[in-house]
Amino acid sequence: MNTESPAQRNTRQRSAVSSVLNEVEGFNSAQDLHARLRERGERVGLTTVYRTLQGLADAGEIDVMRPPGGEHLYRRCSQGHHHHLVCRACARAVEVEGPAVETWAEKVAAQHGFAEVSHTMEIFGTCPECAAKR
Amino acid sequence: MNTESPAQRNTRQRSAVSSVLNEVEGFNSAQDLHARLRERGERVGLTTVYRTLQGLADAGEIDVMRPPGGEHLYRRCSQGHHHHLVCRACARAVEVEGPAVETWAEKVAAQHGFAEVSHTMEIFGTCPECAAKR
DNA sequence: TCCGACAATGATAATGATTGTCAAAAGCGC
DNA sequence: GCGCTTTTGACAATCATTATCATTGTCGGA
Repeated sequence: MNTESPAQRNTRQRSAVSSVLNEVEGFNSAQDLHARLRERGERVGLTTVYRTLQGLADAGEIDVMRPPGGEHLYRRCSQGHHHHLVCRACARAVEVEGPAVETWAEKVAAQHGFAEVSHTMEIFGTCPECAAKR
Repeated sequence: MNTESPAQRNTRQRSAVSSVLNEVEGFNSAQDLHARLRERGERVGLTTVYRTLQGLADAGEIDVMRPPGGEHLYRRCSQGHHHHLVCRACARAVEVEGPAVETWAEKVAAQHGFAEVSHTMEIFGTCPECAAKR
């Protein structure tokens, strides 16, 4: 058993999914991405889209957000760890960084003896545009 | 139109749900709580449990967590806003406070002009006990 | 105390995203 | 090119949550 990942094959579908993720902006649901692929003429099964996204998420290549709405949203993000400021109304998302938060999370976890720490954080609000509309 | 909540009625079911929440520890799913109510002999419909929990959550009286597992978990928490440090393996949860995080979240949101800000944060890790078992 | 309006309940069906299944179809090392 | 293995994908299954809607229980006023 080795720590490499030799059993990873390059397939048309996998790069297709990866490719759409590069083109779209913001967060998209799995079903959304699947629809986009079909429009492009790429034949990819919905099941595969789910699997691929899950894989990418595990590998840390994409970000997953679980909004109160229900569906999981995926997005190709800048490499570094960061968080999101999401508009409740229009779903526009802004990437924000918070070194302080990272440090804090790790410190707190350490205090309690927790290891392999990760964390998720989403900030919800109403963006200026949507606030103005009301 | 007033800011009071006059159209809120006290029902047996509502206090039953509230009561179980006081007795249990840690997070429980809606279905879990429903099962507990039945054991106690309280006849409360599953639908009502969901509705009541939602109401309490909206009112800020209970906390909702959405772990990657799928179900929503509810818990009566200390009043103040706080976050959770959850063990990946045994689901043990520790309440933690982070004034710095609150401030940071609001600051960031304000910088982008966002209003009515709220946020969610969960820290996941492996607690000392579970880490030792492996 | 009684009454009537209306919120609340709850059994059941519906929803809908995600996961499981498994035979068929590609990749990759040789 | 060959064969072993992973991957794919159509479809069924799962399962928490929500919608429906007729019935029931509350509560404020008469």
